[in-house]
Amino acid sequence: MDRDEILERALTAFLRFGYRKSSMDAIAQTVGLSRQSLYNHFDNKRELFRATMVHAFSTSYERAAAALAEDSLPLPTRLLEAFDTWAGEHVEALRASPFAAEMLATAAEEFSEESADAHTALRRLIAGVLEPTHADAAADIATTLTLASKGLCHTAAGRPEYRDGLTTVIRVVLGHSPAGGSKKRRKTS
Amino acid sequence: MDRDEILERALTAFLRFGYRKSSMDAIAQTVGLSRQSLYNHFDNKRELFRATMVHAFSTSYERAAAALAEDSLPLPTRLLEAFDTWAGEHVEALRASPFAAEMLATAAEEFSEESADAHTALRRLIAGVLEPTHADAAADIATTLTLASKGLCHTAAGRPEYRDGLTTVIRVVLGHSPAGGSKKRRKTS
DNA sequence: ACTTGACAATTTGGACCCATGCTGTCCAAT
DNA sequence: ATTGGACAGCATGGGTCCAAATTGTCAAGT
Repeated sequence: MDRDEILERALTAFLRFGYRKSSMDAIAQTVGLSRQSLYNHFDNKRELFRATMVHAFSTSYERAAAALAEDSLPLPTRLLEAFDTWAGEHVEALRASPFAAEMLATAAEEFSEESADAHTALRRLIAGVLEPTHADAAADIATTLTLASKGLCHTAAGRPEYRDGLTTVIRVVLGHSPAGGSKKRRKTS
Repeated sequence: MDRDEILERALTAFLRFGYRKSSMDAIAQTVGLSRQSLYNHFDNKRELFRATMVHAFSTSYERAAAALAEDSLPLPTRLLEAFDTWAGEHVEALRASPFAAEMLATAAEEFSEESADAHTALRRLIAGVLEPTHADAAADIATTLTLASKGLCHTAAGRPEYRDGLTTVIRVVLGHSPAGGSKKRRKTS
């Protein structure tokens, strides 16, 4: 079985029951392999988890990059989709299973370095896209966007709310973009 | 003894040992009253905690409002100081005591309504200040600022980093403000 | 490559008891 | 208004014990 495929299915297993409460037996069953085959591919549970997280970060990054590369779409839309594939699904996962929070927390404190690297990679990616149109403010705008996204992860009740909030943020930071979704609803609270 | 004074001292007690591990006895000792006097003022521990949090939110709000009202200072500076008094001290408290995190978490899940109210109050306050200079984008800018601030609370390692990040965000969302701290260092990562 | 079955060592979960500490309330006293 | 003492009821944490689960490894079989 393909390594990437294993890691993708392992992710769903970890998302269901978190890190601690996912036994290698249950993971193997979810993946569709025997427990020993898992040990054949990965030295131990911790290593499997790390590889799973790194792979998840990597694919999220690639999908975000793909969303940003859709030249036919306007920049705000591309940014929204990029962040949605990056973190929007996490927001949804947290609602789906209480153990997902444990998984993310474990990943954050166990592999904080890899996690931080992934975030800075995304920030640079965003900055690179912004470079042509927003000159030297690109890095600052990218920083603001990622910070607001993180804030939304702790605020939004669900994915629609995440996307809605992010739409507002993007509209603000891009500085009065003319051709945007001006019809979008906004908070009047 | 004055009610406000009790609540202020109770806050320091809660900040030291969190909610659960702060006994009414210890709180009374910190406040400078007997345990029974505390029960005279507040029905139970939960009520005392709620009042303490509400009071803390209230004073933070007032200080933020005061910072925003300093007409002599430029807008970016006023915003920075407002957010610093609002959340910057929380960031510092989290470094000072591990129990402070427990306190904030308890407050957030126990009195989520009051907490949300306080946040929307701050957002409206910010929006009101932005109204004259930034027309109808004021509400959106305020939303973006509060979201980025929350993101920084989960990202920044300390108060200086919080202020630094917020400076960047403010510069971005205010849309190329001419008279700002252009000499401030920025992330080149 | 993958599987099955088995293995020792370690971790974990639950059950239970017991001492301690805490809450919330009373009252007499100041 | 505030205090100290005293109280029942309840939650909490430590402690031990034991059964079950889990990890990581091995050998033999497809």
